[in-house]
Amino acid sequence: MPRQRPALKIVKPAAAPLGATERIVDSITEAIVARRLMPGTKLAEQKLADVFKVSRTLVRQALNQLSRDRLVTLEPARGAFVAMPSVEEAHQVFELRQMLEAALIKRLCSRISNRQIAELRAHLQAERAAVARTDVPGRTRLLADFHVVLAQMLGNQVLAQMLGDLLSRSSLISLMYQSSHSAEASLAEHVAIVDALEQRDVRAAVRLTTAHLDHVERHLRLAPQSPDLSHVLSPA
Amino acid sequence: MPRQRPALKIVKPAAAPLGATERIVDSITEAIVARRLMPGTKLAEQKLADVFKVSRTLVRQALNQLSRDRLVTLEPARGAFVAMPSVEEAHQVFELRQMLEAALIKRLCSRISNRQIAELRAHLQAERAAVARTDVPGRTRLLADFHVVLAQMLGNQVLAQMLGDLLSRSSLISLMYQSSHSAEASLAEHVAIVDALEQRDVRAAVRLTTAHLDHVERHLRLAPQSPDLSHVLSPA
DNA sequence: TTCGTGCGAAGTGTATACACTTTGGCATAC
DNA sequence: GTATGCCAAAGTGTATACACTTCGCACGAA
Repeated sequence: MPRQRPALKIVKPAAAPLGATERIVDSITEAIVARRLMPGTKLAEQKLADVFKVSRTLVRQALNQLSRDRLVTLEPARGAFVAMPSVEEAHQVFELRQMLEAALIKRLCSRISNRQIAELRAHLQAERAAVARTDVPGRTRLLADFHVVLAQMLGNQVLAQMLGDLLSRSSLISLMYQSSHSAEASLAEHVAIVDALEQRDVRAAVRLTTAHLDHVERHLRLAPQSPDLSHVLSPA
Repeated sequence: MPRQRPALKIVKPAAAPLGATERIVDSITEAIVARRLMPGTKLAEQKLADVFKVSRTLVRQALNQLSRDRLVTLEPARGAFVAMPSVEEAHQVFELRQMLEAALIKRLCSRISNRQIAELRAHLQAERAAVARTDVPGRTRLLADFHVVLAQMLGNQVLAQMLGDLLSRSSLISLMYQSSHSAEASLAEHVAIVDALEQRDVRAAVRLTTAHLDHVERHLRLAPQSPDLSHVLSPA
């Protein structure tokens, strides 16, 4: 007869079946993008381990991944810190976004469906709502997501992930070099881009996208901020 | 008087001052790009640890980084394998390269110096030599490097690294879907692109670049290969 | 007072230990 | 003869141990 499975083995080391270390990466990424973690903040391994109730091993894995995303920098034997992108790096990130997003819009414009236009309108509505209620973390997130949504509409996952990474870095950059570009202005520009997409006006859509990124970059300042605490981390 | 430093502490755990885990990542990446590791090959942690004379800890860190580069796939509780990019992923990588490289050439063409043209000529000469002596790993490497060199000439490190990642993935893709695009043809197309750059003919340069990538992608087949051994790893 | 010197605590880097999962083979039942 | 289930070996996932480095602070000399 079929034996019962060898009971008394339900301990806990395998109690992290769905994304153990990924959860940490996501939490920290989210905290950075939502501006609860300031550039330069030290991320001590043991403290994070305590917060997430895991060992340093998993925290280290997470920090390694984050450093590959350039969201944190690892200084040998000194520890991990929330990255402080240089002015040069900021320019390079925006230049790359210009290249990618212009090409993206160009391709998307000729194949976008009315269904997708509607999705974009819905997204803009969410942006508008967040701006209206001055929900700073929310609107920051939504304004960035707009660009990722565009990428996903092209159906290219590789592009979408890459652009997602660039947008996380952009968030950090905007935070460091305190952007004076208002959320309202960004929203208005997003609306204009969707309008152009709806009319399938490739030239206008590309021009507006380029101008939008240009505006965002031009409104950066050269005033870094001071570090902050670390108890701002609330998982998921 | 100044005390002597506390002798008898020179053991070895700190004997990896310059890129401990990075060395492993580079070795494996190089082995994949040079086609000594076939898609689907299992990368057992303990075996790699033995090869590189380190503990599994560092090997795991390396494998994590490689999985983020999409060069290896991590299957939970089963292990790490050299990635086997799907047909869909292959298309997406090439589409992204089209976007990036077209934009890259467009920008580079208007600002490239004669000095840089000379560098490109030198690179083409190296490619020619590798093709002539049928040095397969060498020519594969050089043909891919051509694109990275172009990116670096734009002075954008962020772009250069991203394109570098995409080219590693392209290597894997070419290997899986055995490309029938001859090295000679790629070389000839590279020459044509440099010619256009030299004449500062933006339109031609972009057209040639697009055509080049299109040719490479079109010559892919749908014939994956079988896995292989793992003793092919010779560090650095 | 001020600067250099030397501990000591805190934290990082690597290795190892141990629990769990997977897997292939062998024995057993049909 | 085929199929099913169990067991052991191999391998992965996480935690812990331990050596080393860094940084701060106290102490002492100029």
